[in-house]
Amino acid sequence: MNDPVAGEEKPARDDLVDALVRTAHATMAVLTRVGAENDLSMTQMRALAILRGRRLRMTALADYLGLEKSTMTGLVDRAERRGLVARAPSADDRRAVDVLLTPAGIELGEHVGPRVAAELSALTGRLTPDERTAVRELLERMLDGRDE
Amino acid sequence: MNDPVAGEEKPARDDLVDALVRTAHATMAVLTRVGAENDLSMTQMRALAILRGRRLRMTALADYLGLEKSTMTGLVDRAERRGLVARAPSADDRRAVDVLLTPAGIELGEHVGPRVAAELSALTGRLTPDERTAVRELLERMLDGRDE
DNA sequence: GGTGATAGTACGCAGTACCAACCATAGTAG
DNA sequence: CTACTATGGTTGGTACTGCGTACTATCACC
Repeated sequence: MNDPVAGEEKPARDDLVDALVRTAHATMAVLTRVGAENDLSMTQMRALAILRGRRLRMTALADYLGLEKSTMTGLVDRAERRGLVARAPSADDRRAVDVLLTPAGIELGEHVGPRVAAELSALTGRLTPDERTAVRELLERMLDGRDE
Repeated sequence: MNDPVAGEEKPARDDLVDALVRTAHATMAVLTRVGAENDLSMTQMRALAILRGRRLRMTALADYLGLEKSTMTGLVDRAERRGLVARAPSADDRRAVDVLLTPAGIELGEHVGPRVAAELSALTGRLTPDERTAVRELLERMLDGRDE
């Protein structure tokens, strides 16, 4: 990665949409960078976060990630090869496979989380506590309004 | 992409960081989806946006995108093959290659932009005009605080 | 006019993600 | 209890992304 935070086009277009897209890019750049420092792709990081404290079937994990189940096979394969997750047969369905974090996976997840938070503070640190609360609430309102 | 808006982990962690990451994912999901509808990856979409109205060298474009120049070759190759951009020799440096949008590229860019805005309105639509202004300003303050 | 820097490209590698096809098991109908 | 259909995962093939390491052509300078 060259300069992960580069690439701001359309300097001063009107809308909220623009701010949203630029924020998303900046945030993703941070995630990508922190991930790369730990040899994790963003998808892998998400999977680690999602698997925190639970055990999910391949399909369920695919749904959370918004990916095809066929994509999961490779993703879990690689993570398993690295010792971050493990596959286990599901109790109630012999076709199904559960995925769960190994101790190494848990540890890495617990290392990466705070790193992301710390790096993102570089962005959020410019705001006052009140403003931080305000953005958070507004963003959450936006997110909650989604799925109809 | 299956369900581009899925994947919300850590339901109610404390921080702004969380809201930021979730917003980024949701936004990126929209971008990815709209891009896919037009056979554009997110990187290609960004490139189209960056090239709007200007003509950039490979290296300059790489810097904007935060990518290695070796990555650009393939990216521009594919876009060129699709007739979206063209390469042209640079006026003042015979080593350099300028990249610019073709009419088709311009047209596609002008089609995709509004589509993105429309789709993202599904997110922002939940806010009142005042709130929209507030988030925009706060996000912009965060973004401006970056590069030291 | 030689030397080191810079602009792009070529090539090989690994990862991501898709689709279509495929087994195995489940669930349901008859 | 068999037959049919649906579901869970994997396999194999394709395309794209992005990196690092060469390599060529040009530039800039002294």
